[in-house]
Amino acid sequence: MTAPAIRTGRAGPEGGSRRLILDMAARLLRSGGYHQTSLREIAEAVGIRKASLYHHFASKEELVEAVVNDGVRFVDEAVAAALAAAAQAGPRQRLEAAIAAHLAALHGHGDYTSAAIKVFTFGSGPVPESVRLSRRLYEDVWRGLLAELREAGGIAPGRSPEALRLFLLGALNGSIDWYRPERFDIAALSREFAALVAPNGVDAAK
Amino acid sequence: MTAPAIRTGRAGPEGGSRRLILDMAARLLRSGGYHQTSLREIAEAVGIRKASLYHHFASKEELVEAVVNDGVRFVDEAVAAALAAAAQAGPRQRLEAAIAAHLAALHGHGDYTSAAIKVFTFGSGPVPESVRLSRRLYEDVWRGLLAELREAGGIAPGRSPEALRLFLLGALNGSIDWYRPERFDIAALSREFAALVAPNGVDAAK
DNA sequence: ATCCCCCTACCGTCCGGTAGGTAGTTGAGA
DNA sequence: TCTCAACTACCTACCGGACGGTAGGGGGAT
Repeated sequence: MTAPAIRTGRAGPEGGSRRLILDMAARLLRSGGYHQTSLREIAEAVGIRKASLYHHFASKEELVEAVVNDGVRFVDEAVAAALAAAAQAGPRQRLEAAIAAHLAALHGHGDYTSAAIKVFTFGSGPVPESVRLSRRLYEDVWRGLLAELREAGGIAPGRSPEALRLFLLGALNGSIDWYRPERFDIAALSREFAALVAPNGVDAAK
Repeated sequence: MTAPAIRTGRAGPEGGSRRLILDMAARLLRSGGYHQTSLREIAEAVGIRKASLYHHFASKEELVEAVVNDGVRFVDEAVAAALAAAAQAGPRQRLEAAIAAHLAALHGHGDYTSAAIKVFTFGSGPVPESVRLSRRLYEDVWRGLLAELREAGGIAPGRSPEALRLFLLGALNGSIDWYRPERFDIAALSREFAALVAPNGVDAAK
């Protein structure tokens, strides 16, 4: 046996019930945050009883932690993929691609990333170590991107790259509050945001 | 009788107990948000029983609404005062002064403004009408400021003023997450912020 | 005498979490 | 091939505690 997958007893021949729980939890966390979202709500959305959740997760905090880590992972992978696809472009276009990928992860179909932002931005409680780690790794992507842009001369000389990063991520995540798909276009927004960070078009480099 | 002030029975010769409740509520809301902050906590911080809060406010929502409205009012007044003091300056310096006033209101001694941001940013529940109104009025200050800057030629021609405003306010409020008084200087941050929005120094106008 | 401010005591509801049981599925051994 | 223990996934029922909110009383100031 090559252990094809984890077998399940009840939920169909496929064992996707953990993912289903995470999906519903992400949706509810996205719109309600940590304290407004109860395990009963999540269980009801999944179609099981609250106690059954404890078969998959040891506590509410562990469930939420799983959702949040997935959310950070998703946006991280999306941005990494966008940067890989734009490997040949200049740093300014790479910045714009990364911004677009971040916005798409926030406002696309998945609820994970926005749930992650909602739960741990303006954070109330202590942040779990695993979340802190994955967030820091994601921040490093932006640090690297801005350093690259700076070396290429795409940032005005006086600006602090760290302040720039904090501004940019804050503004990007703040879009949760005002972004509506019918009123804004992610590509156009990305162009606006990138133009703010790197005003002069430095993209001659191949 | 010229009605010098509201009289109180118990809380000293001055009737400041409503303000005290609001102060403590603001402090707790700032660090815990709406759902994590309980009326018992607030009452305990004030030094009274939970039921006594209902002598001053009809419900938790009404109490929070009062805190939030004060928070928006404070930052509004602070920014208006800063703009009045910089009435003779150019639009670029006026922008920087407004940014500094906003940051000072967020991170200064009062907890009201950060409580307001915390409660109604990434908002879960419906926003009361009074809060929506005062927030819209405050947003108009920035709309006017950016329009003024645009007319003076301080904004790059392609940029959308509305996107600029959303970016700026989002980045400003996001500073709640990372600002530490010992690590950042509000004046320096304001210069960074203003330089992003209006990169070229347009301030020749008197 | 009245009013203001705060009190004690209590309400129903919901919370996260636990105890213990019951089907369906699996794989090994006779 | 049949049996059976082990395991998985889920269930009902319950726990103590915290929540927002209410009822009604007391005591000091005017």
